[in-house]
Amino acid sequence: MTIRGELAEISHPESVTRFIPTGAELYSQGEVCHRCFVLLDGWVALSTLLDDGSCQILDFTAPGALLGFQLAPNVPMYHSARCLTAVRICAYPRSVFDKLVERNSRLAFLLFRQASSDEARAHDHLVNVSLRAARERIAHLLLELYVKVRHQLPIRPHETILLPLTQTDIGQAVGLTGVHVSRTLRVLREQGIVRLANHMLEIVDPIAFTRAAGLETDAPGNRTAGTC
Amino acid sequence: MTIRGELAEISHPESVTRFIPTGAELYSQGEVCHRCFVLLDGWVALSTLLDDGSCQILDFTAPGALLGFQLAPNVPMYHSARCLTAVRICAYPRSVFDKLVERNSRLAFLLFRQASSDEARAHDHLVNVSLRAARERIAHLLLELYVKVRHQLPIRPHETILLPLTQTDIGQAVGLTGVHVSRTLRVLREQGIVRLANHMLEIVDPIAFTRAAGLETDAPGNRTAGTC
DNA sequence: CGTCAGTTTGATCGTTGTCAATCAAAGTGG
DNA sequence: CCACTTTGATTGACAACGATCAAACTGACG
Repeated sequence: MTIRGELAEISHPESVTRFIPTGAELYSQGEVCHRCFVLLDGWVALSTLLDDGSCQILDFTAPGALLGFQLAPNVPMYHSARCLTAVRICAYPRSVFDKLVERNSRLAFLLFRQASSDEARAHDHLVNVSLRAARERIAHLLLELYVKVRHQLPIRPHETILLPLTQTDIGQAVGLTGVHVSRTLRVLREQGIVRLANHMLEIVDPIAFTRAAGLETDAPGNRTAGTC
Repeated sequence: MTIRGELAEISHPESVTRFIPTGAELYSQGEVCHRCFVLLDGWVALSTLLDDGSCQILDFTAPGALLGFQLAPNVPMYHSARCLTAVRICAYPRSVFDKLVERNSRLAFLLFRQASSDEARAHDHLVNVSLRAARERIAHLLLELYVKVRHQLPIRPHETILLPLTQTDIGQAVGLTGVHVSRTLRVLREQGIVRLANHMLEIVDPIAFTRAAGLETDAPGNRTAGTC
């Protein structure tokens, strides 16, 4: 069961399905968010802005995710949610949602499930940004997004997905400048590994690609657990 | 109410309180974890090891945290939990814990609460590693740890806490080499900001310190929410 | 007293950021 | 339909931050 499904069953009269245009923000960092949103369709980026103007994209969300729900109500959001494409969402007033969670223990568990997988993904991003070089970082992000769309690793050559990200977006997600993302993508393109243009991502060589992303694909389950 | 409290009320016969020595691992990356642990006392580091041997510390846990619980049972852990000090824990067999969660909806909500704050902290670490320079990164981590111990920002000069981390640990947490951590700590020491030695952290100048950590302390609530 | 883990310091190298100019594509308004 | 602006991508030259390698040093502990 999904969060969306659980909420749909209740089909609360105060819930509203809406369309949001590209570039708009569902909520902004620093403001209290009085609604939460279930993303039905489109791409949303969650990002944090620092005082010096630099920006970190924390995550890209796929349809089905719950957005704008922070544990403590009436506390300013620590990040913004910006629509990368036109987006369809279902909005619930925070007060209504709180009551639903209180009454419905299955919903509490689903929230835990999402928070838990969000946490694991955040850890993955941390490892990516902290430990890998530019080429691997970018490949890793692209692979993550590919899997998010297709629900499986790329297998055949030249498989393609729609990916509405600018190179600056990619840079803000993996901690590089747009300039360096451009350089690195050129290398990956010239090596016949991936090609990113006009919002299309083409995995030219899946094996080289997953290798570049830092996934050892030789034999599954061969992780050594050595001391750290 | 805390997770520990909720579990204590149940006081299940199969739960066991134990002591674990410094350096031991509660569980290791790559292995399936059949117990979960409530940390009662001591410091534990969660870390991920990459195939090339590099290591990222994901988080440092404070007493009260639940460790070793992954959503899907019988799936290998993606990180290890290593004791930085001698540690006191209470262990619950995973099967028992699962049943408790099923029956107790308050517990599910507490799990959500922990996962949610873990996620926020992971995002904070991501921003730290991705956007800040060495000096700020280290200061930010030390401030986070200070607050974790003292439950408040440092105010008076020369306040001191116990901090059982090696400089290599710090490096693995913020994505720097131990060598560079040493250099950077020297600068912070020479500037009269912080002093770290023999597992003691002394905040010499709290104002300069919080500034170095990237917290703008001038006036609270002045965050501009500008587009990103 | 010797060993070992952890820290410190120096020299050098490489990856990535910064600054700047150019270019292409897509809007936008006359 | 055509200037004009805007946004994003590309490339080059150069600087800087942090990694790497190596050596010496410290303190704890057997």
